[in-house]
Amino acid sequence: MSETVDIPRPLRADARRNRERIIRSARKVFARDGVEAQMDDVARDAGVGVGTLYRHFPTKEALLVELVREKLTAFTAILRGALTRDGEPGAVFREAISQAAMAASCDAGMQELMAGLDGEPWAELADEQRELDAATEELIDRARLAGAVRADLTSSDVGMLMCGLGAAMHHAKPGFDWRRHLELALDAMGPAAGATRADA
Amino acid sequence: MSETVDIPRPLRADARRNRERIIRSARKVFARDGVEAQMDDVARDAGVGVGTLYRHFPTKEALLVELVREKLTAFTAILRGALTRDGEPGAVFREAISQAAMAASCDAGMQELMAGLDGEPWAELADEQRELDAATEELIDRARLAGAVRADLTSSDVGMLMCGLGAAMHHAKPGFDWRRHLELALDAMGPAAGATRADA
Amino acid sequence: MSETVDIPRPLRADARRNRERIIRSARKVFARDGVEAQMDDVARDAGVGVGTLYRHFPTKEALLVELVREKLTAFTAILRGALTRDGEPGAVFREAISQAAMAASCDAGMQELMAGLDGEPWAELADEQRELDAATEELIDRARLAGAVRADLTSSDVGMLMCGLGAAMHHAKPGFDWRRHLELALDAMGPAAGATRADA
Amino acid sequence: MSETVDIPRPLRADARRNRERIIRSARKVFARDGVEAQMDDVARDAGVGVGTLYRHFPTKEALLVELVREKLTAFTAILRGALTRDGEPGAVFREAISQAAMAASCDAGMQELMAGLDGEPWAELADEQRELDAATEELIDRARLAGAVRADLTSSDVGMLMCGLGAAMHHAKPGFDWRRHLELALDAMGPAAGATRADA
DNA sequence: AATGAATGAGGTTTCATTCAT
DNA sequence: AATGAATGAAACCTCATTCAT
Repeated sequence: MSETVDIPRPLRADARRNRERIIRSARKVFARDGVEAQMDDVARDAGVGVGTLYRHFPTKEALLVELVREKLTAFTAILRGALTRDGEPGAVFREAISQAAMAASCDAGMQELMAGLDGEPWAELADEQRELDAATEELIDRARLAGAVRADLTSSDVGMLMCGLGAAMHHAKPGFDWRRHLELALDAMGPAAGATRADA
Repeated sequence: MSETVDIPRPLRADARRNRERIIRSARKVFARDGVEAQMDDVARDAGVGVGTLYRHFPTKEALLVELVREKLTAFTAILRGALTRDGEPGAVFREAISQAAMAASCDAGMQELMAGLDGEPWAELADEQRELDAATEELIDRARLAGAVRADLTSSDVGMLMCGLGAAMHHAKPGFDWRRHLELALDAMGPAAGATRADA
Repeated sequence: MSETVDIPRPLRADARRNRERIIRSARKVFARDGVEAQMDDVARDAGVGVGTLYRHFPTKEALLVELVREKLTAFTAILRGALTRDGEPGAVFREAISQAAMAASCDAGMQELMAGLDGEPWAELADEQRELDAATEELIDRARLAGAVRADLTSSDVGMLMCGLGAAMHHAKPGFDWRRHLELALDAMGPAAGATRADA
Repeated sequence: MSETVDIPRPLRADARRNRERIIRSARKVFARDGVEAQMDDVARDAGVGVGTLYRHFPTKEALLVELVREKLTAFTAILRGALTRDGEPGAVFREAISQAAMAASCDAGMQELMAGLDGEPWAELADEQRELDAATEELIDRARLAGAVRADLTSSDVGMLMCGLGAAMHHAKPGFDWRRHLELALDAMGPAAGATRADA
C-alpha cells in the first residue's frame, strides 16, 4: 500500500527537542531530589510520557550517566576554550578553573550524582574523563612552563580540588560564598613556597 | 568470692553488643552497596532480625545519620587528641590532618553517604558538626600563632579540602595513592607565599 | 463507514474496567476476611497487579472509604427512587426501608467496615452522609404528613435502627431471618401509640 | 534444700492486681485505638512488661474475648439485678434496659470490638451469651405478663436494638444525646398498637 | 512471676520498566 | 513515535509472640 506517503511523519527535530527537554528536566529534578528522584517526575516535568523518556534513555542509570557526561564535556569545553586564548598562562589557567567552578556552581546537586556513581557506570564515561584529563594536563603544562603552577601539579590534583569545591557548594549554608574556597584552591595549585611533596 | 568479676551480667550488655554489631555491619554493607543498601542485608550481616535493627534505629535514615555522627565524632576525637599533644604546632596540625585522612580512607564508601545526606538529616548532626568545627578552629588557631598555616585559614576550608580528598579516595583507581593529594592539601593550608584571597 | 461505532475505543475504558473489577473484588475479599484483608489478595482476586490497585486507590483506607461511599450512595439512590414513586406515603416509606435493608443484607461484612471506620476517614464521606440524611428526611417528612410515622422521627433514628439491623445480620446464626427484625424496626418508626419521648 | 522457705514468694494477690490493671488498660487502649491497638501499648499503659501480659492472656484475641466476656457478664448482672427488684414490671424492664445502655455508653469503643469479632472467637463466649439471653428472656416474660412489652418480643430483638444504640454512640457527633434513641428503642419494644409482624 | 529485647513473617507501599493502545 | 496504565519485585517497616535473663 502506498499509504505510507500520506502520513507526514513527525520530524526528527521533534525528537531532538524532546531529548533536550528531558535532559533539562532531569538536571532540575535530580538536583532537587537527589539520586532517588523518580523517572515519572522527570517525565512529567519534561511534559512527556514515561514511555518517551525510556525511548531516549533505556535506563535510569543511562540518564544519570548522560547528565554526568554532559557535565564532563562542558568542563572540557571550558578548558579547551581557555587553551585557544592568548594571555599570561597563569592568568589563563586561573581564569579557566574559575569558569569551571562557576559552571559547577550552577547545579551543585550534581555533586551527589557524581559521588553516587561508582565503578561500572563510570566506565561508560572513560572517554569523556580522558578528554577532560587531557585538556587539564595541557593547561597545566602551559602554566607550568610559565612557572605559574606547582611543578608537580597533575590533572588528578585539579580534580580533587574541584570535588572539594563541589562538596562545599552542595552543603553550603545560605550566605556562603564558595569563591573564598576557590581562591584557596587556586593558591593550592600555584607555585608553592615550601612544597611538602616528595616527588617531582 | 571473686565470682562477681567473672560474670559480666549480660542484662543490657546483650543489647549494647547487638547495637555494636549492627553499626559495624551497617558500615560494611553501606560501604559495599551504597545508600541503596537494604536494611534486611544489614540485619542479616549483623546476625540479628530486622526487628532488632529497627528497635535500635527506627529508620534507615536514623541508621545512616548515626554512621555519619560516629564519623564526625571520630574526627573530632582525633583533632582533640592532637590538641593535648606537645610539639611544634605546625607539625601537630599536619599530623592531625593526616590522621583524619587516614581514618577517612578506612571506609571511603562513607563519602557517598555524606554526600547523599542533605538538609533535614544534617540538622540532627548540628551538634557534632559544631564540635568538629570548634576543634578544627582551635587547632588552626594554635598553628596560626606559630605561623604554620595561612593567616586566613578557616575550619570550612579544612572541610572543603577533606571532602576533596574523600572524593578522590572514593573514585580511586587501583594503584592510586591518596597521600599525594594529602600533601597538596597540607600545602594548601600552609602559610602561602602569595595568597590570592582578598580578606584577612 | 460505520466502523466508528464498532470500535469502543478502549483508551480509558480499560482502566475503568479495572477499577470496577478492583471494587468488586474488594467488596468480596473484605466481606470474607474483614478489615484485615490484604491488598495483595484484593489485587489477585481482581486479576491485576498490586501496582494497578494502588494506582486507583493510593491507600488501603482509600479503598475502604470508597467501598463505604458506594454503599452510602446506593442507600441514597434507593431512597431517592422511592421519592419518585407514587403511592401511599407510609407504604412507600416502609418499602424503601425494606429495600435498603435488603441491599445491606447482600454484604453483611460491610457492617464491620463501617463500624471500624472512625473520625478521620468518615470526614471524607461527609457529602455522601449528608445526601443520605437529606433523602431520609424527605421520605420521613412525606410519611409524617400522612401520619404514617412517628411525629418525632429523625434520619438519625433511622440510621440507628439500620445499624442495629446490620449488626444482627452480621452476627446472624444460620437459619436466622432478619426480616423479623426489620418488622420490629418498621414498627418502631411507625406512629407510636404512647411515645415515650419528651420532645416533639 | 530448705531454701524455699527463705524466699517470701510474691502473693497471688499481686498477680490478680496485675490482671485487673491489664484489663482496665486494655479497655482504655482498645477504646482509643480500635482493634488495631497494639499489645505493647496495653502493656505499657498497665505498667507491666509484654511478657506479663502474655502470661495472663496467651493471645491478643484471648484478651479481646475477655473484654467482651466481661461486657456480656456486666449486662447479665444488670438484668439479673433488675429481676430481684420489686415494682411494676414494665417500669422495671425499661429501667433495666436504660441501665444497660448507660453501661454501654461508658465505652462506646467496645462497639467496634464486638462488631469485629466473628465466628470462631464468639464460640468461646457461647456461655455468657446464653446467660445474657436467658436473663433477657426472663425480664421480657415478666414484662409481657404485665402487658408492658410487645407480645412477640425476643431477646434477639433486644440485642438488635442495643447494637443499634451502641453504633449510634460510637459514631456520635459531639453534642449528640443517645437518650433520644434509647427512648425510641424502648417504644419499639413496648406494646405496639399496630404490630407489623406476622407471627406471635 | 516479671521483664523487655529479640524475632521474623508478613503488611503496605514504591518505582523502574514494559507494552497495549 | 508517543502515551500512560499496568506490572510486580522488592523496599521499608510493624507487631504478635517468644524467651533469655
